[in-house]
Amino acid sequence: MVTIKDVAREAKVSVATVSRVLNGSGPVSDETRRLIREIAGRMRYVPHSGARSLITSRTETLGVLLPDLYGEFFSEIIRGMDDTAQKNGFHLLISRAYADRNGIETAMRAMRGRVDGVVAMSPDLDEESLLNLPSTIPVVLLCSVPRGNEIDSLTIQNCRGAKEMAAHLISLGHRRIAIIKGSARNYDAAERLRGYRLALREAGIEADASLEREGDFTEAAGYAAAIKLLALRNRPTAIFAANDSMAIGALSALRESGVEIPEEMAVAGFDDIPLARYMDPPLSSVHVPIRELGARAVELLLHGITHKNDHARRRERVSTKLVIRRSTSCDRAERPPPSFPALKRETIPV
Amino acid sequence: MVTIKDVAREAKVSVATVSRVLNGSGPVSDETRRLIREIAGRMRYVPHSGARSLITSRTETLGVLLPDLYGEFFSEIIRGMDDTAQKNGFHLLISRAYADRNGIETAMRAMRGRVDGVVAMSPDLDEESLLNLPSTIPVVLLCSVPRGNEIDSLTIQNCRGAKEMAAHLISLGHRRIAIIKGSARNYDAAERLRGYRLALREAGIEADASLEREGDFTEAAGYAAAIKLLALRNRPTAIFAANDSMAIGALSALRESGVEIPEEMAVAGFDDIPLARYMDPPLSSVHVPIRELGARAVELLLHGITHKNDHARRRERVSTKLVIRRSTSCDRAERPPPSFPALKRETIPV
DNA sequence: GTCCTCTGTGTAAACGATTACATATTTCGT
DNA sequence: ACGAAATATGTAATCGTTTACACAGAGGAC
Repeated sequence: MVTIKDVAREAKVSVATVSRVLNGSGPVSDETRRLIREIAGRMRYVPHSGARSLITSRTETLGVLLPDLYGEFFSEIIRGMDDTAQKNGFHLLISRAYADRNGIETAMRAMRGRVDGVVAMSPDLDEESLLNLPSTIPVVLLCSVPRGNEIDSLTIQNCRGAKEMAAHLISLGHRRIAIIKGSARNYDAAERLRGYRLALREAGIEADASLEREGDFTEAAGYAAAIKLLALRNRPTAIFAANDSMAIGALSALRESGVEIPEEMAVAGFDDIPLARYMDPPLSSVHVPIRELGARAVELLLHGITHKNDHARRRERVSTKLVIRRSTSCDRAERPPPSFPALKRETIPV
Repeated sequence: MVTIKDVAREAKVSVATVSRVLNGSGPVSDETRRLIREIAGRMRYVPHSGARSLITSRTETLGVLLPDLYGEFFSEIIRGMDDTAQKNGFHLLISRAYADRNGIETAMRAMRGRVDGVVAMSPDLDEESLLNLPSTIPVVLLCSVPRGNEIDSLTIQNCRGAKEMAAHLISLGHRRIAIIKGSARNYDAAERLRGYRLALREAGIEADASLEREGDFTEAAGYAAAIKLLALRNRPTAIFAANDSMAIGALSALRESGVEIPEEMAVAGFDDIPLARYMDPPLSSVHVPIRELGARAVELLLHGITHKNDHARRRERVSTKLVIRRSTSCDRAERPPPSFPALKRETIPV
C-alpha cells in the first residue's frame, strides 16, 4: 500500500509538503502543488483513514442505528441519509440493532471511535435507556422523543397526520371507524393512535375499544385484524391502518370476504408508499417524506458535529400530507398522483 | 476520551498487559485479567479503531456499494449482509454509487483504507469497468458476472427461474406470452429475458417482438407496458413482468381496463416480495432469497479476506423457486404461503 | 542596509494501539 | 540443586498521518 512517504520520496519533498497539498492547508508553491498532485494521482495514493483519524480525531463517518425496518421505509431513509452524508464528505456505517436498551448500547459501543456521530432510530417508547447513553458524540434520535434535553430529535407529524385522516373519514359520514394499531410501545404507533382518538373526540364520536385492534405493521397483522373486524356484530364502516402494509393486508382480507371498497368499507393507510396508488382500489394514505426524514436527520447530526456537540438542541418534526384515493372516497379521489408540494418542517421549542 | 494508557495507569500495569487482556493474546495472570477487565469496563474504555487498524492493517469493516435499489430488495439484502457481518465482528460501510464506471471507482477510492473488502453490486452489463479495478482488497461482485477470473461473484438464478415461470404459463395453455423487460443493460433483466425466450423456443413458440416490452423495474413502467399490450391488435393472454413491482403496475392497469385476471390475462412477477401474496389476485412469482443473497455475498467476501485475497475465485448462484398463486392459475394456486424449503446454492466451476 | 513580514519548506512530536524482544520470576525435570 | 522451560510483565518500535515549530530566502518599508 502506497503511503504519504512514498509520494514524498517520489516528489523529492517532505511528507509535510505532501500533506499540505492534499489538505489545502499551509502555503505551497504552484509548481510543487502541481507536481505532487500529479504524482499522488499516478501512484493512486489514498490516505490511510485510520492514521488520519488518529491525529485529527475525526472519522468522517456517521453511524446509523436502525431497528428491524422493512421495505420502502428502510431503503428511502438510507437513501436520504446517504445523499446528505456524501454531499458533506461523510460515510455511513450502518448497523441493525435490536431495539432494546441493551442492543442499542452494544451497537453504540461497537461504533464508538469509528464514527463522529450517530443517528439512532429507536421507536421503542422505553427510550429513557437512550438518555443516559454515555455519549460524548452527537446523537440524533429518530422517530422517538427523548425525555431530557440532551439530544436532538426528529419525528414524523404522526398525530396531526392521523387526525387529518380520521377527520377525512368522519367528513365522509363514517361514524364507526376502526383502527389497526402499530406495534405496542412504538412511538409512531402511539402518536397515530392519539391522532385518531383526537379526531373522534372532536367529532363527538364515542370511543369503542372493540374498534381498536392490535397490529405490528406487517401485512399479515392487517389481514388478521380485518378478519376480526368483519366478524364483529356491529361492523365498522371504515378501517384506518397505522401503516400501508397493514392497510394492504386489510384490503386483501376484505376482498376475500367480498366486501365492497369503499362502499361497504373504507380503508386508509399511513406512509403512502409508492405501491399505495397501485392497489385495488388505490389506497388513501398519509404521505410521509421518508427520504427527507433521513436527509434532515443527517443534517441535524452534522450540525451537532461541527459544533462539537455544544449546540442548542432541537426537536423537529417533518410534516405529512393527506393523500386521498379511491379506497376512501369515489368522488373526491385523485387519479394521477400529484407531485407533492414541498413539505415543511416545524421546529418545536424545547 | 479514555485510552489504553488511562486504563493501564489505573490498573498500575503497562499498556502491553492491558492490550493482552483485551485481545486475549499472550499469557496474563487470572487476577490481573480480572482487574483490568473490571477497570476497562468501569472506565467505559473502547479501543480507538483507527489506531488499531493502523498497526494491524485491518479495519473490520466491509464496504457495500449499491446502485439505486428500492423497497424490499434493498432492505433485505442489507439485512442479510449485516447479520452475517455482525456475526463475524464486522461492520458495514454502505454507499450508494452511481452504477457507471466512474461512480463505482470514485466510491471504491473513497472506501479504500477504511474497509477490508467490498461487495459491489453493479447490475450494469458494462462491467468490464469493474475488472481493472485497482483492488488489492477482495471484491465480491453481486448480480453480475465479471469477465475475467479476478473476482468472486454471486448471482441469482435468473435464467432458470424465468424459464420455469414461462414454462408454467405455457403449461397452462398460453401461447401468446408477453414479457415486460427490466432495465436495459441490466444483468438480471437480460438473464430473465433469456430464460423467457428459452422456454418459448423449447415449446416451439415463435418469438414475437411486439410482446417484449421495455421496462425499468418500476410500477409505473409495468403500468404503462400493460396499457400498451392491451392496445395490441393481437393481445397476449399472459404477461410476465421481470419483477414484482412491474407486475403490480400491470395488475393495476388491467383492473382499470376491466380485464379479468387470470381468465383473460395471466400475470406473473419475479422476486416474490412479501406483498405479492396480498395482491388481487395474489401474484404468482419467482421467489428470490434476497436475504440469503446478501448473507452469502458477505461470506464469500470474508473468505477472501481471511485468505488475504489469495484464494480460488468462485462464481456462485442462489437458486430461485416458482411460487404459483391465483394471478396465473385458479386451480393449482396455493392459498396459505408455504414456508420455503431451504434454498440450495450452486457453485459453477470457473 | 537593517528589520520585518511573508512564502515555501523541512523536522519531529504527537495520536493510540499492537507486538517483538527483553527481563524477572516461578516451575519442574533430572 | 542447577539449568531449562514456562509464565507474567515491561520497554520501546512501529503503523501513516497532521501540524507546531524552526528556518531560509525574498521582497518591502524605512
